[in-house]
Amino acid sequence: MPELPEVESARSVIERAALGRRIVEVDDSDTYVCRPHRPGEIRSALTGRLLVAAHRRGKTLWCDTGDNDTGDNGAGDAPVLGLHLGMSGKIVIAGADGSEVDGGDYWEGRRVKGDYRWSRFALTFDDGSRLMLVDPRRLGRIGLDPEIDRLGPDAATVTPAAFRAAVATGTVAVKARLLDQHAIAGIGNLLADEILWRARINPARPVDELTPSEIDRLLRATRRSVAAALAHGGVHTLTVIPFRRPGARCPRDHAPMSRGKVGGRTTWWCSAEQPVPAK
DNA sequence: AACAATGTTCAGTC
DNA sequence: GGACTGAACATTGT
Repeated sequence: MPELPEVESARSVIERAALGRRIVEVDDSDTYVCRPHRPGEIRSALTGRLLVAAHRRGKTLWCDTGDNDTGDNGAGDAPVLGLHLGMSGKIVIAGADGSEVDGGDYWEGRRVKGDYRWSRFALTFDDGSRLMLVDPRRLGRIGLDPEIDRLGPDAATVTPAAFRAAVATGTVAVKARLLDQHAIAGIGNLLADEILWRARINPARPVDELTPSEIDRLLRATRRSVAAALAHGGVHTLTVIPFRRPGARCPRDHAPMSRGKVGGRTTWWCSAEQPVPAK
């Protein structure tokens, strides 16, 4: 589910429904999701504190914590809670009575409201409300003090210079580079297909063979795709995503959609508009 | 029933 | 070091 737009939705859920209350209980018992922390480590660090801010870079979320009594507002050595939604994670806030207060507007998908069977991590606040990571596949990750510096610039705000620098090194396939979170942060498998389709560039093209004008198209397509997904409710609302299926035809020119594997992920592209260049 | 799935990391190879 | 592959994680939907 989550790529940059969905993670931004999760960030906003935390911001509007979980800041400013005291943490009275922490369930960090899932040793896989909370790795490499030992059970109780995250609980010890967070119990008694407040979430004071929710941030995002790429697909990584983190919350600053503070303490009303000491006036510590998340500066200095205050513990920072890192959250990653993995492939199937979702941030959900439940009220004191267990009813779902906020699960975000994006990717409601198949999940039924109030279904917390797959809660893998939870904070309980002093008013009885809870913040949960609901994650059936358990590929999400929770930890203290995440290393956000290792991520590339956020795809929603990357500058043209930084984008060109990130794309134009090495020889990897352009889609693999778009998916590289250390190069540019936030683009996932679906967003990458949409961006390359909009830019009319074959996903397998080596980055060192892209012309300056192609890199410009790629940048414009990235900005527009990310902005559209943020504005319209997630990556599923993008144009070419519904046509990533057998037998589909390109919504622009009706040529057959092709399928392959690039960067280790299933990749769809327009057979006519995104040709593999003849060598 | 087999297969793929919006992600990341690690081990192994060339 | 860079690029590539496969495995691992656990469950669901087609």
